Amino acid sequence: MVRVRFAPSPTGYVHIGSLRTALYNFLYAKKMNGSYVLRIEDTDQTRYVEGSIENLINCLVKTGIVHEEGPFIKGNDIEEIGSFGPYTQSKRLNIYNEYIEKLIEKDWAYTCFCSQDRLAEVRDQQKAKGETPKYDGKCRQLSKTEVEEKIKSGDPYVIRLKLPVDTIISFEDMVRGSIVFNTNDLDDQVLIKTDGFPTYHFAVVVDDHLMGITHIIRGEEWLPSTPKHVALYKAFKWEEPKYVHLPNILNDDKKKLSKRQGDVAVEDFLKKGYLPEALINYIALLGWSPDSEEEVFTMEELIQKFDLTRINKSGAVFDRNKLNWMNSIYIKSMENKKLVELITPYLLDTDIILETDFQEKPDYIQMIVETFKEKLNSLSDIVPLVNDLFKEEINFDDEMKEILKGESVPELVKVLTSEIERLDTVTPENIKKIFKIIQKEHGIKGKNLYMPVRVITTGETHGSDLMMIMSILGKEILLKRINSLILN
RNA sequence: GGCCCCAUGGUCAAGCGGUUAAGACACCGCCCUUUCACGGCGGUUACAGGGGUUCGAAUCCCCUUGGGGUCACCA
Repeated sequence: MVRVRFAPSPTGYVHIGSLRTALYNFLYAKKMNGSYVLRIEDTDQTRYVEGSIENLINCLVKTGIVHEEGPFIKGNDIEEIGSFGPYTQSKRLNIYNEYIEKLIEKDWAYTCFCSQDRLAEVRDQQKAKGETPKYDGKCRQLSKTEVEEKIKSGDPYVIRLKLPVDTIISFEDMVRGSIVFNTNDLDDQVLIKTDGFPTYHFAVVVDDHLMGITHIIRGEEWLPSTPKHVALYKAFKWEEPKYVHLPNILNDDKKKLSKRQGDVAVEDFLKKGYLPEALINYIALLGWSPDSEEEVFTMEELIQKFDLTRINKSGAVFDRNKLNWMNSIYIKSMENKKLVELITPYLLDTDIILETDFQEKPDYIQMIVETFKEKLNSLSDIVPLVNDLFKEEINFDDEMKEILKGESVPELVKVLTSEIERLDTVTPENIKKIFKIIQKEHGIKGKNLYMPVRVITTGETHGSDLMMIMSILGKEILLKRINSLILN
């Protein structure tokens, strides 16, 4: 029975890389008919951000990566479900205490009284000498009675992992193969901090074991600390899980994707109008590829196709371009009614659409969405598209001025004005009729017709379907723009 | 700097000893559309370098170079 977990710490927003880690865990669990667990790693109290657990769960649920064990949102509370709980590390302190005792008994851990100041000093000296900073092992030799006395007198202390000297520790990574370390290059990691909380390294091993986790799928930044975890499994004589270290997601500069260089928060992408399905689809393909050539997949299809052995080893640059393309595919294939629903908040962000328009002129809204649908990379793209259409000032560049100098333009303007004036409301149909009249009765057609009209009515040489655009603008604005041309 | 990981076009990537080295995004053309777009067709661009192993290396091994990660009482 496969059991995997996604174990984030509640320190704020959800990083796009975290989302991919969660996704791969989820896909693998579903593929194998196993369990996908959410665990909250909140052992650093100082980094806790209010509300981040709720935000985290919401993000996962929105993107369809839903766990079956762990914390869930119920009303205004968080409720844990599952028989391996608690799923929040700060609620498991007694468990860690119990296991650290065992470790000390086995002589795989020791109490250390070194102050942070001394540690910093040692580090600085080592760095100055060009050595790798590492705990010097001062407290390794402390006798049991010395330790007891110091504790009794109230000295603050931590518990450190007692790594064997000059020993090879190796493990198999499912995507990278055999990985070998020497303990001489490793530090005696702190396992329990002065505040009595475990560090990640200790809690992760205890919890993964107790929760029956079979596969650890996580980012490759954990690779260097994995031998410490392996040492703990050995110390406890526990069965080791399988390791799967995922390649990093990179910025354009090939460095780990970070907040400094644009959006990395899942909630930001969602806010900008990237559809959860598109985001998931794109991200699934960053570091993994199916054995077929298609690229557009539903979650269900991803589950079917997912395969740990096809995960890539090298880092992948997050390509905003391709995400845009992927998102546009999903937007175009969405039915209009659904799209109108999703895009409503963005339409309200424009300068011209009001709350009441949705009841009073649904067809008009529908027409706007239909017209711009094919031009959207994200839902928020509709805002500038609509605003630009209704811009106050129309300025012509040289190309447009050239077009307006056309021989038939004066006649075209005249007919256009009188025909539009005659209309009650402007619709694509009656604009088409007007164009027919102009073509048949005045012999103005093709580019000589469409280009000047587009330039006059929109101040652009490119854009969406002209008849739709004109209908969206409406009689009043059309005439105003045509008239202002005549005045000039 | 020590340790670890990685290396196919600008980007994502297929390839797992014998291929004209796929495909997608982006870019550039052309076609379609009496406007615009969608769409269709086509094109430019890659095995980091050097040694081996082999009849034969993008594929296996070594070295170099380059990039990344990590070295906390953070995860």
